[in-house]
Amino acid sequence: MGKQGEKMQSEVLAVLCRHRGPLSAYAVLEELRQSNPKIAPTTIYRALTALTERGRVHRLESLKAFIACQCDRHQHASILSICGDCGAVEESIAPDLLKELSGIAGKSGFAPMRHVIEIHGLCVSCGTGEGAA
Amino acid sequence: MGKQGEKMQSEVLAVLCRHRGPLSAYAVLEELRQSNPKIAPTTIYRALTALTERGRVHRLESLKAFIACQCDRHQHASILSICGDCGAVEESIAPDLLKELSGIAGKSGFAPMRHVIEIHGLCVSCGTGEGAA
DNA sequence: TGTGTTACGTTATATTATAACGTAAGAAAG
DNA sequence: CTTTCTTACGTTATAATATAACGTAACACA
Repeated sequence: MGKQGEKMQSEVLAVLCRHRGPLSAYAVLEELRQSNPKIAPTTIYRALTALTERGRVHRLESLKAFIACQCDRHQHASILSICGDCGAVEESIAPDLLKELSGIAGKSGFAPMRHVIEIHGLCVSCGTGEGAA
Repeated sequence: MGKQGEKMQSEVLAVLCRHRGPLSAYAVLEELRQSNPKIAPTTIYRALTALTERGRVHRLESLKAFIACQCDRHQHASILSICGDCGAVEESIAPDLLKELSGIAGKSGFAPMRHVIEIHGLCVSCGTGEGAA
């Protein structure tokens, strides 16, 4: 590490970590603009792309949002459970299941490279009949 | 069936079926505008939403695109394999795997309602070293 | 200190998606 | 058949998300 681009990436990551939930790229932008008003979307997207490639951040495709990786040192293919009520996101890992999934997709010769697995539903707090949040 | 909204939905579905691959909402719009220049994005999105709810169309979240459901009479939770080279999308169903997935997400009390499973990789034609386009 | 690479700043624009509101078409009841 | 209700549509406008292009500055490495 210590390469170029570290600074912006760590600032973006810090913002995502402070909020414990998903943020849109523009929400991150807003926040960083408070200390540096000149930042442009491009810069944020660059940092987010790099962080995503490094596995430090996940992109929630179905929400158009980003969240800091909740697992230590996890590189690929997490399962993201998204509460439709309070917005909480929980991350799970299941290597066996990923293998199965790859097997199913691969049965016709398909070679999997990246998995997007997002589950929308209700978290335990919201599902029991109480509005949490 | 036979309810209101059928016509627009069937036109949109027809477009998606003609192309065998994913199309953006605006691509569908372009195409339908050739016969009816006055159509607006709103209309297309309305139809796409309805079709998606009815399970006739899948939204590829990670591509911001839509594709006609390839299975007969399939309502929910397909596995979509997306070739990053030629763009082909193949649909699989694996109820067992979905149950497992729900189980994993649900281990902390999460109640799954909708699954988004998209696998990016290379299809058999593109993976063997030949550009199949 | 020179040289190459990489991310950044900046500007502009493309792409995707929704809000709001009046209207017209179709369904259901009388 | 006509009234009434619902629902999707047309229309306008705009919001939200994302990328292109290009010059520059910072850093790495020799």
